Amino acid sequence: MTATSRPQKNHLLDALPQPEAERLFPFLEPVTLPLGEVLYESGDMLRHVYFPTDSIVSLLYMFKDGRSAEIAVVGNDGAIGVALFMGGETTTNRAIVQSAGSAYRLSGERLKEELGRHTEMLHILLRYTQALITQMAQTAVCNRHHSLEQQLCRWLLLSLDRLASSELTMTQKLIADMLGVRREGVTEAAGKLQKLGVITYRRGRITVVDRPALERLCCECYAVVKQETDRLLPLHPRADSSSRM
Amino acid sequence: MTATSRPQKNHLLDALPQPEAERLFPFLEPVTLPLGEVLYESGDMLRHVYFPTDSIVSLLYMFKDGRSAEIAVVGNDGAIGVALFMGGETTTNRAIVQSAGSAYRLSGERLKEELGRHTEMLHILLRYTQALITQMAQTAVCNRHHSLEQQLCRWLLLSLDRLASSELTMTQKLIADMLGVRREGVTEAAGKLQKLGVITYRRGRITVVDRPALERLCCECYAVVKQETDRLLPLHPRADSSSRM
DNA sequence: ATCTCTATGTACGCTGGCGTACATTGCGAA
DNA sequence: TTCGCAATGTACGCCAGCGTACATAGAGAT
Repeated sequence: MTATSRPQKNHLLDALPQPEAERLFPFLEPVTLPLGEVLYESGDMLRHVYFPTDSIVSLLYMFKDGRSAEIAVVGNDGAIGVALFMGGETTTNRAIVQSAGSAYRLSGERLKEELGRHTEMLHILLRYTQALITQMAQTAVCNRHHSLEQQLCRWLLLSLDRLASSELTMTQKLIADMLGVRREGVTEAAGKLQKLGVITYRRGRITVVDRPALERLCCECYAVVKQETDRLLPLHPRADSSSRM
Repeated sequence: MTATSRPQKNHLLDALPQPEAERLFPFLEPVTLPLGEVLYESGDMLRHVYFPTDSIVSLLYMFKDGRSAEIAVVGNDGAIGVALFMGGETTTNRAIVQSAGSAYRLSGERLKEELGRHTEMLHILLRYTQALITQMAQTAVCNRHHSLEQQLCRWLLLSLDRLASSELTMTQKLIADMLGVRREGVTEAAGKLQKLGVITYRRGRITVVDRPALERLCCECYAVVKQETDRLLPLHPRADSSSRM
């Protein structure tokens, strides 16, 4: 693995106009994020905004009794630490690395200085925040109405979109913690998907072999989030935008 | 009922510094919101931002099969239509009046003109948006882990905070639609709360008689949202801030 | 006063997911 | 190679909430 990838692999950084990119990129600090690393805890004062290039980060709420549930997932489509520019400085969530990889980070001070100039960066970050809101809203309603199996499909698709390959390095226990369900439930649902020929897996490794089938088995929640994210942040507004998937 | 109440009854408008308030208030249009009115549908181009003074508005996601689930609730603590200044112009939700009352609204053009000056209004709205994000996140995880009864308590407390009185005009069917559960389930949970002496109700009217008990029966989710909202938007930062409840 | 509609009460079987317990099986370390 | 641990498989009873059906009872209209 190369130590780091280009900042442009992150869609938000890629969307910056040339002058802003030239001004900001020198301040981007490349970091590698190992699986399980906690970028911040609930209540922590945020110090950086992270822009993943090929890593994936989960935003989790941790209950007092130790249980957890995922609120949203962020990859090269977005940024971690929106509370920094929303004005709160802290959040009630934990940000934990779900898929190891690299990212760039920008200090809060530098970010605010940039936003003080009221340039395109603010618009991009706000639009991304709205996409994040949509994802959180859909997570809420999906938790209410859809089956574990449907939610697993949604989760796999969300992860798949944020990875280069179709293989996820991920144990069923970890998925269970993200979804806030029993590990046994994930085992059962994953077994069913494997029997259907949609995925294959072995000890900590899941491969999606039939993505269209996965989308058919999934509830509408994935498509809603996907569509809204694409609308708010088209990858290459001036060129064709169908190349995302 | 007076036709409209003062704009300052809305916490966001109340938080504006004198010069901005004087500049903006002339453009505020008072509206009365009847129960069940839809301020906007999923996909609608937003035209106004609404600032409730004594009304309550629910943000709902409507499933294709007709079911629904609440994403967040907004009263005099906030504003409806954050997508306008986040840059999306539309959302995937429906905004529906849950408790009749009055509000002020501001046209999108006028709002953007104001925000173009980069004054306190933007900071207030962004901080409120973060509070809204917290509420949505907590809704998501509450949907995952807590019982119908606990969620009913949370819902009652959220509504109570946004009303002047301790009596809600609200049928069990409506509550069920908000929570995304069966009406019968709400009947059962409400009956239990009444037996415990926490609430009393009759045909479309619910009165909370023992709020502390309601808070004890509730899950942690209400307190998390309440605390974070108070932190992000203290009612009177310079004076005492314990007067909110 | 009666009627009608809507809100609320109750019951019953079903099922998804939970909690728990324990078996099996790969992978990495020694 | 073997050991040990972590990951996965399976089973069983339980229960909250669902879908459904129907009964009862207030509030407003005529």
